[in-house]
Amino acid sequence: MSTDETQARGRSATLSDVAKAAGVSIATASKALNGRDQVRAETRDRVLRAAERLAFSPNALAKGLLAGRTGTVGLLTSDLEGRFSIPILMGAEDAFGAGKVSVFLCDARGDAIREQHHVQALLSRRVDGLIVVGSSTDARSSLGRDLPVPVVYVYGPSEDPEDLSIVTDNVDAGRQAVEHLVATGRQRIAHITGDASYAAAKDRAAGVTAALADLGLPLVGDRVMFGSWNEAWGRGATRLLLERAPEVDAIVAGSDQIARGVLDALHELGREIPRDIAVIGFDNWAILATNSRPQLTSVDLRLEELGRLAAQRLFEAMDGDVRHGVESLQSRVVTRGTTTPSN
Amino acid sequence: MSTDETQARGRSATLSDVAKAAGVSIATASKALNGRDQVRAETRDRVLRAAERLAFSPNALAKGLLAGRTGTVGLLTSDLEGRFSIPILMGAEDAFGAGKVSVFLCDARGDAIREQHHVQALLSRRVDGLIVVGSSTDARSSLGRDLPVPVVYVYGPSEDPEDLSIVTDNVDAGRQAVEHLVATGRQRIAHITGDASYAAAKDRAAGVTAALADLGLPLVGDRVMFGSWNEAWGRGATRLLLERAPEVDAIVAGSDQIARGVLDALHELGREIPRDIAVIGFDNWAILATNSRPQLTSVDLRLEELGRLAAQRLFEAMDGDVRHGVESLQSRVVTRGTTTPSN
DNA sequence: TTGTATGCGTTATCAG
DNA sequence: CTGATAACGCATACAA
Repeated sequence: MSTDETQARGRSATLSDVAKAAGVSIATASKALNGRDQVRAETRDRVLRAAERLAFSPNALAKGLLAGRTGTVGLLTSDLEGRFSIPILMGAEDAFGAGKVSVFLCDARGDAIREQHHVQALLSRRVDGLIVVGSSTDARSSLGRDLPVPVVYVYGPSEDPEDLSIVTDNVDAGRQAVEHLVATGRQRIAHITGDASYAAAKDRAAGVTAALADLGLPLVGDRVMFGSWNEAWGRGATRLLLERAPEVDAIVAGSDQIARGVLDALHELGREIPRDIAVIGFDNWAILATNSRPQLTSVDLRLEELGRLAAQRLFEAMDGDVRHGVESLQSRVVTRGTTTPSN
Repeated sequence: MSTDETQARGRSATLSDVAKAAGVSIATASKALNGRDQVRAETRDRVLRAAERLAFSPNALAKGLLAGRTGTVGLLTSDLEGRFSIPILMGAEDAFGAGKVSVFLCDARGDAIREQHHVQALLSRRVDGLIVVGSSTDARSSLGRDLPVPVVYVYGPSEDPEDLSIVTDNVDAGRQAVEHLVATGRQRIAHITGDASYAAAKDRAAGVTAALADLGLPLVGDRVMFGSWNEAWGRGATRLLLERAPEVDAIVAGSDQIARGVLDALHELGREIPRDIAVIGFDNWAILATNSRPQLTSVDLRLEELGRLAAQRLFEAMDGDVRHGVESLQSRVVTRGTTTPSN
């Protein structure tokens, strides 16, 4: 498609190339291309055609230099697996609207030095704002108050209450899990979850126990079973649980991974799901939840919505409307076969 | 940390601010900060201190505008789950070396229009090169030959042989799976894999059958069992297989997901792994492979290495050393409990 | 309606 | 050794 008339290999056409080709001045070309109304229709046409012909693409660097804004936002993550970051990224992109803003994703891999480095790289490229995705729901250290652009923390909040953080309400998520189980007819509920040192484990457990207390129901097994965030713990804990409290008719698993282990052990022990016992997880991680047998009911943390809201708040902050503190989003139960008979 | 002397909220310090603060000219400040040796040590110190004090961060836009290079590379993906892209991104970042180049990740979500849009956004931001990650190992349409920057295709090759593509050799991967099983004492091997319309399925199957033929071994079950890329198919196919060919002592599963289904069915059928039957998957996806029981042996496609090589080739192309065609990387078996007794 | 000139922040070239 | 000054590509106030 590129004719001999276009740029030499590697250099793209500039506004002045277009102006020359159209036989007008740079200023006129600029006006024509930007839809300014101080230009004759015929002239505009000529410029547009020339731009088309030369495959002209305005240099965003020059534009940004002039405007002070680059239409670029940095998304800083420490989430190696991309488990959280990708949905959040997608939500943010949606909110910014195609074409207006591009998102620059950097993975710090849990390394503070690498993170600092990426912040520098992003700032030097003059991003208009920063979204920081925590690697867990635990509070993380702030990037600081003296950054030249607004920052929004997502998933895991900043330790500094002066910063703005957008998180999922994990206590409520725990409540919702219980309420769903009760609504589908369960009364003898146990809770197997991950490492107690994680806020996600503690918060969801708090929600579970609070909801049970409100409903006047016991926590089967007497206490929350904290352990590790993997299938092996789900399996082991389930065996333990069924020995100690065979009457259990529902298990709240602290994550979909743990839930997979729970399901595995239940199959092995000959329990039929959901007839004998129901299971619900957290995260609604498709690859795990939709491949289990039966498919796994799970509390969706609405990561995309988190990203969308973060982008919106960032936009507002860039316009001077700065907020502080922690903003919580409610999660949502996605019902599948492990809690309701119809798969 | 920011004193009153620094910029008004939002505006970051410029080189001229630093120069003024240090009592020198802009030119001298620039030289001092860039380690040019035409500046007195004492002067350099003064400039450096001023820059430090003002939290000066050079404007990469201005730099890029002048230099024609931005130290930025676009990574275009269609991999919603981040399954392939994140490791490839990490490999590329490693190869580029911290600080020199930043990577801009965009997710086209399998939408051609969105992809075109992202390409435009990246080009207008004057990235120095583009890495395109395919959504499968099937060949994908080329971005075209008339782009102003070099492009490297990764994971899935470009349809245009004039482009440079870096891929994993899936035929060889299939061979390696068989060779590993045979090396660990198996002789009666079957192959359960995904959708036959995928190159990944076809290529790995070709490698499996070729390796078996070379070794004079039969393909148990008589033919490759093509199906879907999920656990349910792994379970169903395994039941079918054990009915038709109970003598099977090893299964090559076309992906880790399928392998999980295979393991599940084998447990249910009372087969002990790996004593009675061995299983090997592809992808070495940690979340699946390390959480199965026993842990899953899998063929690692070396995605990070793919990213690293892509970055290197892109660098070379940016320096004018342009290559064409498809470059293949060998995969590597990661041995775990499903093929060897010691878990 | 069109063109000229200025400046965004930086580096490089050339005078002093 | 240091300091003016000219680019880089674009948008805009202002002059014609």
